[in-house]
Amino acid sequence: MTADRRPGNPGDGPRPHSIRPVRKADRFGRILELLSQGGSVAVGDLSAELGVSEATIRRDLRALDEQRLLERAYGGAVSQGTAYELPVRYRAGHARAEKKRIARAALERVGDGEVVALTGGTTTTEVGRQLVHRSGLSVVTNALNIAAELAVRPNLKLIVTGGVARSASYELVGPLAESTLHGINIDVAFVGVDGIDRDAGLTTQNETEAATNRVLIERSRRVIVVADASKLGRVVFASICPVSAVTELLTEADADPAQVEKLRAAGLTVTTV
Amino acid sequence: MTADRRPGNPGDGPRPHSIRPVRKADRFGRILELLSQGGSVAVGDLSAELGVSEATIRRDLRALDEQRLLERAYGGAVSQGTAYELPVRYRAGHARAEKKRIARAALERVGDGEVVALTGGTTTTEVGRQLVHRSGLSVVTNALNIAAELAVRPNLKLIVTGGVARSASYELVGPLAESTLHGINIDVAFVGVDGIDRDAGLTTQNETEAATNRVLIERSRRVIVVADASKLGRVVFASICPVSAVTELLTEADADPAQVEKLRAAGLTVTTV
DNA sequence: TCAGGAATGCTCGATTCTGCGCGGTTCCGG
DNA sequence: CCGGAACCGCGCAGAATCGAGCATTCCTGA
Repeated sequence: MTADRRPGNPGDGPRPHSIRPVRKADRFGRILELLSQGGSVAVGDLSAELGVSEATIRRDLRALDEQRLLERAYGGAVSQGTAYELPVRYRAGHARAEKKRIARAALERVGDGEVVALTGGTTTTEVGRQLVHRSGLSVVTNALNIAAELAVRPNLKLIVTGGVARSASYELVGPLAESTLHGINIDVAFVGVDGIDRDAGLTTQNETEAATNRVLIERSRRVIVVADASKLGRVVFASICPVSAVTELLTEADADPAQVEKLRAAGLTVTTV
Repeated sequence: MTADRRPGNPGDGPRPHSIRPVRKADRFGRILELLSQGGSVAVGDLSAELGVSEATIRRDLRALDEQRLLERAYGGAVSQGTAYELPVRYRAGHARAEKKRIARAALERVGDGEVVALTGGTTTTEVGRQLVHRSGLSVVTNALNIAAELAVRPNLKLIVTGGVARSASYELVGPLAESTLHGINIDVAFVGVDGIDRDAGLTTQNETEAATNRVLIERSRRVIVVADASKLGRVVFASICPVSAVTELLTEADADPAQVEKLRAAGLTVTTV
């Protein structure tokens, strides 16, 4: 099977066939992603999945092991830390057209010179990327990945909350984050959630994250939830706040009409883009 | 030959198709757009896509890398924040080996389970990279770049101070940062400075940064300054604290002996590596 | 019209990545 | 306890990629 070095097998990864990924740099991300999903990976499987020889996979695993990003095991590797829930990881590189549309709509809700807050999440990250096209804004965030992206932009003021970093979501949470937020007044907050439901309100996987997001919402005059269609009607572990605390919901055009109607009936403004 | 001012080659170029080359200003935007779609881009594909040579693409990528808008990788580039250290920075040049030696010496000054603080700076960033080889540590930092690198490490606890981000140095500073630090007790702080002098003490270019670093030092039981040889005897604008507040100075072996002697005479422990 | 600077393409030696084979090590069933 | 099979690390060689220097082309302003 040495001849077939193409990764494109029927039914394998969701490869956008427009641009070929950078071989080595991309493999590292894929390996870590697969690892966070399954908890362990095998050399043979990675070789088949990524279309490179097993020798190369071993070299990759050794490099990642030296960086303490995984732990080498006979025949493959196992995940290093114990904490893994949702591999939010960088797969946001998919920057789907939907999220971008939502982000652009979000931009229209921001007035000149306002103080904007962003929680963690792939959709809010996209909102952050769009914000760089505006000037004179202040951006408050507890998401490290958003902060890192916006730090280089001199045209907006970036305020980062303190706190303990959660490696799964890149969010800064905990009492330190909340006390930072207490000294801040926010005009409009864009909130990413794992679920929004008429009765259960906004929910997310982690209870500490929920508490921090709750404080952020309390400090904001307007609260806009950005969520793709899969989040509507969904309820997960930790409760953030009821929908009555939300000003508006921005979601995709192909969201379930029944769910949209339920939320509207509860008095929430729902906009689909 | 005034009539034939046609400099362009109508079609004799070695180009496969009649693609109009994309000029420089547009290329940057296109590259970043493709990067945001796929998470990574290859030099060869960009060359074909934009109708310019690979050499030009490499020059573009280097420029974008210097602006921190992407990260260069072998064979192409990946979007910022997703690189895993391995592609060694050539930006730091030869100085990196020196910084690495200092960082390794710094590692020996950290006990198991201690709370370590890092201010901003290239040397402290290198210390942060070395810290991942230890487990059970807590790391406090006000440097966004360090936080972003350590956020993916599950083997240590990362605490980020709040504050306003300075785009020049990636540091979080201001009253928010200082109030975050007031709730924290630090075992050992590694401090990067722009100058250290027997009489003027520790100095840095920005006064807000100096104030924040001063608070961080006050909260630390041990204070270790990490600085390359060029910083010794140097005095810049903003004062952080006197040398009496410092536990130890870690610097290069080829530091000016006269400066080292002056600092030692003032009672400071100076170690060269 | 002309000159100079910026941008681009090309060549070349050096570096990095990758696949393959070899010998040693680890795992597993009997 | 033992033998086969799978797995590992290492070194080598070919291929891909890189950075730098130089020639050519394009652009701008005097």
